[in-house]
Amino acid sequence: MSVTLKDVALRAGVSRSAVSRAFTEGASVSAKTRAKVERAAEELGYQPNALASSLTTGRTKLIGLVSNNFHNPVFLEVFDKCTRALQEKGLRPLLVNLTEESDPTQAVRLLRQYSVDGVIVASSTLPPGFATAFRAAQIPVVHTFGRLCPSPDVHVVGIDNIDCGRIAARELIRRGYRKLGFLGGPIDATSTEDRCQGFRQEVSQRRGLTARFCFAPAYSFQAGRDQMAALLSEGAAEAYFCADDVLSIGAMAAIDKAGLRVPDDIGIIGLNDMEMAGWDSINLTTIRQPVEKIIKTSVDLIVSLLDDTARTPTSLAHRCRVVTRGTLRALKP
Amino acid sequence: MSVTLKDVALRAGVSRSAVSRAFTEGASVSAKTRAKVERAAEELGYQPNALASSLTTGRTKLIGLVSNNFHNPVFLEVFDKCTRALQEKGLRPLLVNLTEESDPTQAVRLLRQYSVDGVIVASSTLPPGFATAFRAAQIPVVHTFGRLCPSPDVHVVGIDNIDCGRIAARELIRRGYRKLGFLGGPIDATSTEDRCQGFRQEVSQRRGLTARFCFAPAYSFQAGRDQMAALLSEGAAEAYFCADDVLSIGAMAAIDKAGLRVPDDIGIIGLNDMEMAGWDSINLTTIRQPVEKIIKTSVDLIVSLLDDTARTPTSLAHRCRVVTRGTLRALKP
DNA sequence: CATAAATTTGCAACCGGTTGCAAAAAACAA
DNA sequence: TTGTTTTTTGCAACCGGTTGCAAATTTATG
Repeated sequence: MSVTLKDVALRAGVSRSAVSRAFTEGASVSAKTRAKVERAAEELGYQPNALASSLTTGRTKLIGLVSNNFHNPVFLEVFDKCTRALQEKGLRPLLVNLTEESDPTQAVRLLRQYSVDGVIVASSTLPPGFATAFRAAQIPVVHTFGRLCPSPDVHVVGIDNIDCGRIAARELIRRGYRKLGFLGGPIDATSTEDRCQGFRQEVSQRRGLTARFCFAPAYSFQAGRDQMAALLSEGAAEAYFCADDVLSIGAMAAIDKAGLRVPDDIGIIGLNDMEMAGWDSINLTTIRQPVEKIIKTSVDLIVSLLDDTARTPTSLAHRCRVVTRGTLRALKP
Repeated sequence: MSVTLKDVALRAGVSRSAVSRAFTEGASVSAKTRAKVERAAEELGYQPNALASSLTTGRTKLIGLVSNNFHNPVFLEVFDKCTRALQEKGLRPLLVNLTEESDPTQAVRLLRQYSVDGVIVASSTLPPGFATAFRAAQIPVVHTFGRLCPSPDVHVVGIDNIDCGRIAARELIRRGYRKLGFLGGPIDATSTEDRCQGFRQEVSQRRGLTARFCFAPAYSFQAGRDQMAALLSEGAAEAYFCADDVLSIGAMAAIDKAGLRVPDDIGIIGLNDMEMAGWDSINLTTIRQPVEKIIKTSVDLIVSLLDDTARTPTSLAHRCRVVTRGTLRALKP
């Protein structure tokens, strides 16, 4: 069927080891042998079998890319950045779609069967125990967009969601809003919990403010719209921190439908700054999460973990900042 | 390090073959041995190594998922559907991001090294020769969203883009537009070529119509906006068929910015019907491409190709239909 | 109960590579 | 030239599984 080491060896008139060495960086081969081998390989169209070699080297160069979020457009950016960063390092992403699955057992088993060298768990909604399961199975793992924590069980790269909650609250307050609202995603998502907590903290430190909290079942357009529709019918706040851009867009749709206007009647600030937040028809004021940097850090980290498996887990937080567009009212002069 | 077949065999007091057979569907093992093996495996936490077994079985259950489109939100749906469909069949997607790469050689080499069982090329902009390169390398391949053709070189699953062009033209004409425009993506993308051709054909069959054609450098918001801005400055048509939803949204942004309104001043019909086309703030009339079905067909096809490599390539076209929303003017009563 | 047929089992070779080790070849020194 | 050191090479064992085959066991038959 396919051309193997043996075929090349035969054709080049050398041993199998010689061929193997000719294809191994820094191995001991004379220039002459290498030339012979390369010639024969060329003629036969030989490609070394990465999986066979992984058997002895213990490295597959496969990295599990695990996510449960295939609906939020920001994750397309994540996949794009992530696959490219991995490819640049000579690693191959094995994609695992966790939709409708929150138990790590399956995923761990699967990725162990394929002997992945490491795993990137990209999700802000999975519980911390998820990534931990990989570590328990001796697989290097980075939890990207996970919850920060001073001494985490696994490496975490992401943003300080609590701080984002505070930033959002401050931004709303700064613009003179007094009746505030928080519209989160799934109530048990770590990112929503933290953003909520920070928001609440900041609000409770000031006087004369009210804040109400509610949660949508998903970080999705529909969920945001439905939730906001419900809020409007029971009397809404002056401005909302929606814990995600897509959620914000959904919320704005409901506001529009109710005959109200953003930002004149209700202010909105989102989180993520995905590409379409900047589209003219959306023009969302939001908190920018530096996705590119986060991914780059994650990939660099997983690469370094391949050689140094035992490294003590750390949390790496990236700064977020407000991107001002058109969904909050202007500052009082 | 990790638990192997030998360890289990030792513990269960049977031969390695017995263990292998206990883990192989339909192999010849007695219930008693199987029980012993399963017990031992359980106790040791044994997982068979899929890659090692692939060496002898010749099957890795890896499927290359190749795309060059990590910017169009519709592809998030594609990746979601595709990974899920593959997972359901017990296959694992190995993701290859082709951005900034249009030469198949690299990708073919990579996927050959990893002995993928098959490849799904998901792109409407790659030239047909791309998928062909996999076939030439003896790898079963399906070109999803590729160009249809009566007797193609590789299996193609997608839509009849020429027909979509006609459908779009008919829809515009039906609504009384007479000065028509076509706004395509990259001029050398097969999908754009075909949509353009169909549109042109349909227009040329009628009297009293004019049509102008132009092309954006990418299927992206920016490209659509810039292109439409240019069109507006030189006098635009009454209605446009934008060969993609994101392109449409960009075009609408430009129209809005110019102080014109959709559909009152200019009509727009897109193509894809990605999720956000239905969002209230966008509300795009568009031609729906049945992504879910297309993916399902593609995966089923690649699965069947695994057993029957030599099957003659076919084109499978899925029907598209207009989804009427708010970006074309009402029908004349 | 003996014997034939069917089932289960282990041996050993193999899948496509890598690698430690000792022998062979080449390069260097005297 | 010979002896020594360095480099290159092939052998053979191994990575973690699978599988054809013959032997061993179990089950069925008379």
